[in-house]
Order: sequence, then C-alpha cells, then structure tokens
Amino acid sequence: MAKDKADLLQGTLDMLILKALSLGELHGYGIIQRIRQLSDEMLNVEQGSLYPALYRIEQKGWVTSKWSVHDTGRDAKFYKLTRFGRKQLEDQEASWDRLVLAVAKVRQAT
Amino acid sequence: MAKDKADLLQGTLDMLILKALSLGELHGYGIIQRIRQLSDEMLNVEQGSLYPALYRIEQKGWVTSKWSVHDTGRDAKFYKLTRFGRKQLEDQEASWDRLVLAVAKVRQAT
DNA sequence: TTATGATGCCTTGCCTGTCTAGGCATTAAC
DNA sequence: GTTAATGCCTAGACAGGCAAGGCATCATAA
Repeated sequence: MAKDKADLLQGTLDMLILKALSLGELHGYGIIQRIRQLSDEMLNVEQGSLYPALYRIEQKGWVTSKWSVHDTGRDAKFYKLTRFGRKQLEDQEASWDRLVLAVAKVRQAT
Repeated sequence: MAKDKADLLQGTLDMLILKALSLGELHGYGIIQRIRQLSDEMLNVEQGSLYPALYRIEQKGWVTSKWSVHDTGRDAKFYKLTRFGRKQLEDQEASWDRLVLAVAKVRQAT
C-alpha cells in the first residue's frame, strides 16, 4: 500500500487536534476529516491514534465532550476546546515554531 | 532543572545526525556539539539518545565508523556518512518539509 | 434481500525512539 | 587530589503513534 501521506511525528497530533477544535466543536470522526481537508490531504490521522489522544487530552482538561445528535440524525460525541486547551494550543504552536526554526538553522549550515 | 531547550520530536534525530555528518566526519560527542552549535543552542541531543541512534543508523548502513586518534591525542569513534546515508538525508529532509508544510496549512486555517 | 461503503464509536497490543540515570576512562585545569 | 570536560556505552522506563480488530447505523447499489 502506497504511503504518500506523511507519518505524524510524536507530539504534533495534540496540536493538530486542538487546532481543529479551535475552529469549532466537532466529533472524533469529523476531526480526522477536518485535519485531512485543511492539510490538502497530506495529513491522515488514524482512528487508533485519534481516540486515545482525545482521551488523554480530555483527561488533561484541554477539551470537554458531550453526546449530541448529529445532523445526520445519529449520535456523536462532540469535543469542545476549553480555555485551558486554547492556552495549550498556543504553547504547542510556539514550541513547534521553535523546533522548526532550530531545525532550519541546522539545515542551512554549509 | 530548567527545560528551555525543546525536546526533540521522534524522527527528527536521525535527520539531524545525518546533517551534522554531511558537514564532515565526526565522533559522537562532536555530533552533539555540532548540532547544539548550529542550532544556536536550541537543540540539545542527549547522549542516551545519540548513541543508540548512531547504532541504529550504522546498522542501516547510513554511516560507517572507525576508531581514530583524535587531535587531543585520545581515541574516538568517527562516523562517516555513506552514499546511502546521504540519500537518506535528502529523503528525510523532504519528509520534514512536507510535514512542516502540512502543519502550516492546518494552522493557517481560520 | 443482501452486501458494501461511509460514518461513527472504541480497545488491545506492538513497536519505535527518546530520555533519565547510571557506569567507566582520559585529560586538563585548579 | 579533585573537578569539569571530553569521550564511550548501557539499562530501564515511558510515551505515543499505528495496525488491527470489534461493533453499530445508514444509504446506496446489486
């Protein structure tokens, strides 16, 4: 099976989930789709990665969840970013920026 | 102990090591210093991360090693990038670029 | 009717890879 | 003589992403 989609690096997933939720409440499956769509199909989050991550994130208080009726008439568990989660998102984005910068510095070396 | 230095993300270490070695043969301890210096002290590779990584990388044939006399008069194990390792470096840099781009796309979403 | 694919939830177990925390030797500096 | 820097290494803990599964609902197609 072709693997043209980039594997995630450990640590980026939380940030992506938080970012997806910062655009509005969403259920798990929808988070996957939103990330895929926003990244132009470049990032594909597996369910086996997402649900454990959502559980972790909820335990940390970065999101809350509640069951609601989906527009399709089916039930789905909607996740919502907390204020603390929003702060976390900012922190993780800042860390990511630092890392990208640092790697860029190393790479531009001749 | 203050932790202002970014923890590496899994997967970036190999690339950094290969990049460091692409600038010339070097021994383990020197690789750590070179990465730290090139990144303006932002990246600090732990020895407990480096040596297992070097072992893995050598097993894969990306580098070769040989014991030589260091300029200080002491022995040190010098690692050298192979042609295959150089190809790997290019691949990993390309993957890194794709990931950074993909994350940027997600992040610029409103 | 049935069966397939998309949508939705979840769990288990493996595996990789980084980090913490050690150990040991040599050399230079104090 | 002891400390700090340089040099090598290992063992064990741990996180987290992934593969692979299970289950249910609904729409569509055969």
